[in-house]
Amino acid sequence: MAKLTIQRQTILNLINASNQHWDADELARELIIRGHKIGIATVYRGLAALETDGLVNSVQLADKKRYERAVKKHHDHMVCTKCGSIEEFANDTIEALQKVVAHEKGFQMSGHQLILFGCCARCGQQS
Amino acid sequence: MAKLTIQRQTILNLINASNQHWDADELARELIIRGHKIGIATVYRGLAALETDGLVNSVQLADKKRYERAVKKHHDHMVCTKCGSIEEFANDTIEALQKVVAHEKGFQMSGHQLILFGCCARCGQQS
DNA sequence: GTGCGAACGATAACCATTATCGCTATCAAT
DNA sequence: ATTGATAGCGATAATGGTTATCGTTCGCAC
Ligand SMILES: [Mn+2]
Ligand SMILES: [Mn+2]
Ligand SMILES: [Zn+2]
Ligand SMILES: [Zn+2]
Repeated sequence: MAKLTIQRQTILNLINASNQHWDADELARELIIRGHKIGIATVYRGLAALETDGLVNSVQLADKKRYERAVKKHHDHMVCTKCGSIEEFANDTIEALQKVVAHEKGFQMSGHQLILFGCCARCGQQS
Repeated sequence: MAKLTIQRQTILNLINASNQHWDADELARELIIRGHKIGIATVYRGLAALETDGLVNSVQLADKKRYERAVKKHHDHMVCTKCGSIEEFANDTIEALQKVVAHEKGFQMSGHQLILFGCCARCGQQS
């Protein structure tokens, strides 16, 4: 359990008070705006520490990693390739089948990442 | 349909003759070894062009993109977090459920990416 | 042969992330 | 309270995969 410093608490509070999927830079900028002096390296280190301790979760997108509250139950993501918005979904059958597939191959699964790409409802209408 | 230059044919041949998941650098190095003079930028451009034309497929991993033959039927990947090896699997039910989920959310799915992380059979035994 | 457009190769730029390093905050032991 | 060890901070340099730039070259129509 790494130390929960002021800086890390501030990061955690911001994430927990929102429903977004933040990247490190967005978090740093928002914290600066709110008057919290914090270095970008500290944000990266803090996020890594918070994730290790299970206090935040992350989604690894193609270009960057995004962080979100850990208090939500497990879900995967749909990313709109037009507007970049992220929606969440959960499907127990998919989750179960992943474990089955892994087991069949003698693979000890420790995690997974499922991302659907496409056009969200908002963007799809106007195309 | 972009032009299939000598360089791109060489890249394509190498990928098609193998069963690996190559990154750009590995391809460039292997081509150089085999006596084909080719610039790294050309490899990147060539891979992008080949993928656009459906002649190769790619897997976006956390750090880098890897390319493989397009002649195989669709599958997803299991990545060993110890040795980095990549195994393939396919599950029609998972594929179908993804479409169902997307449709439920009014999401027009154009693609997806499913990666299982964990310990492969080889690495799992010795741990 | 000349001209044009696409692609090439070398290399600089980009950008998210990580490493470095001097400094500071924390805290236990004296 | 002072010391010393340790962890974290902040500024900034470095890293590494990828993309942009630019002058040159290739393929091909005229
Ligand atoms: Mn989420
Ligand atoms: Mn594959
Ligand atoms: Zn959208
Ligand atoms: Zn392995």
